[in-house]
Amino acid sequence: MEDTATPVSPQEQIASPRRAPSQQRSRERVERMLAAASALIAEQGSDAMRMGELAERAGVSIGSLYQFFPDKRAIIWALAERYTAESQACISAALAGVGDAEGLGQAFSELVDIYYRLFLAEPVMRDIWSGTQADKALRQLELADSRANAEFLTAVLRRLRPMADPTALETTAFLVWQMGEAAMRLAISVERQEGDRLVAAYKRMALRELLAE
Amino acid sequence: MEDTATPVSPQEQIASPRRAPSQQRSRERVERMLAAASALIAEQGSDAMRMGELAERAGVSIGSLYQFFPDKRAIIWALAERYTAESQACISAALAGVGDAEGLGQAFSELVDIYYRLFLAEPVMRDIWSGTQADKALRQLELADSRANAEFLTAVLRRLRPMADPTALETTAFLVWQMGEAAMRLAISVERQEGDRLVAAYKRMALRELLAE
DNA sequence: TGCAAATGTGAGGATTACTCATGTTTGTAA
DNA sequence: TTACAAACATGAGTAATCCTCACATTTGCA
Repeated sequence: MEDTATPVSPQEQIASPRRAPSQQRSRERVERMLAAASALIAEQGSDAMRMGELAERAGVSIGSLYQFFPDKRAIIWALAERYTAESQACISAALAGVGDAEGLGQAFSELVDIYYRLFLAEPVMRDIWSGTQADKALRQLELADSRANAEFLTAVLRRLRPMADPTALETTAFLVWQMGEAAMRLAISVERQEGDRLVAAYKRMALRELLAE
Repeated sequence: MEDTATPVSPQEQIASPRRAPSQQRSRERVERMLAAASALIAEQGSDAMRMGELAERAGVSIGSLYQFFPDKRAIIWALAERYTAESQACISAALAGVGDAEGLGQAFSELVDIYYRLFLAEPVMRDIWSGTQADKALRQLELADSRANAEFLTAVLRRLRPMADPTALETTAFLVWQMGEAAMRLAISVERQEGDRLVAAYKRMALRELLAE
């Protein structure tokens, strides 16, 4: 059950929907399409990826691509959705057991490191989340994902500071999380050494905020 | 004297350079092009802006557009450059006189408010800085601008904490500034009320960091 | 076995950024 | 004033690309 119940519905005007593959054959072909897209994005970036090239690489015709994806962005979106699903599970696990301030510090610090390494190592992820600002649908997906992740953080904060205003905690968690994603994007677009410093600084800043009061 | 004649330095691989307008007539026409671009971006966003439409709106031919701008992105870049020049002056002025922690708190808080209002009110600025991630040249411009702005902050911090490690102060200032831009982008893409809360939370978080130690 | 639904195909339609051959205007030097 | 080179203006045409659609093939099932 990949498709989790997420109603990640067609957010904005994400072109007309397409048939979902119902036969074994077509399901495999869709997988090949996504794999090829992933490879091409890693090699050249999603902007430079051509639909013709993608079709060839996947061993299907142009028409087949559009049988299952309404447009080019939808393919990227599908890849993005997989990443978010994966990382949400990871984040949920990391934060679930946190019971005190020290535990939060430990877990959060590790989470940041994991994310940073992931960003450095995964060209596809980097490419996708870079284009995030320009594409309405992707931006919505990222916001939804970020809210979900922030929710795990909020839960921890509520446990640590039960008397605090819930809305304030939520705002803090969401902001800290978004700042983290921004810090990652920044860190990977400068020299490695400076990037490391920036990530470390973000970590301090975020923890100061999370553990404050 | 707008510095229109700028050789719009080719940042990355920003297509072949074009002639700079040297006659009065062409300088006026370039102004009309930029004004039309600004209007169209405000109305529909830079992605939806068509070169043909832009030419018509500016009262020039397609060819004339390309006489002075190597490509579509360069037009947006030119607009962006003006915004950065303007805002840098404003920021420099706001931070120049800061002498103590309280002054910094005051000045920084006002700066954030000004930026937030600007983002809310200026669709062109919003559009341009949204596409910032996707466009190499724009991203570089934004990073350079952000560094320059952060430098003003760094100067203040050095005055307040002369014993601190200069590199650390620089990193802090740059990070805080970039987080601010990210917070703005986030704030304007959610409900107004939540946006306000997020900006307020960012302000607290940034000040806590800037005034720490 | 027959047939409807699902799937596969790729030449061509539609859009759009950008070029270039050609014509016009401007500043200036004789 | 005139001549002329350089700057400027033009817009039909080119190239690149996403996506459609009419038609062919395959699959699951009664």
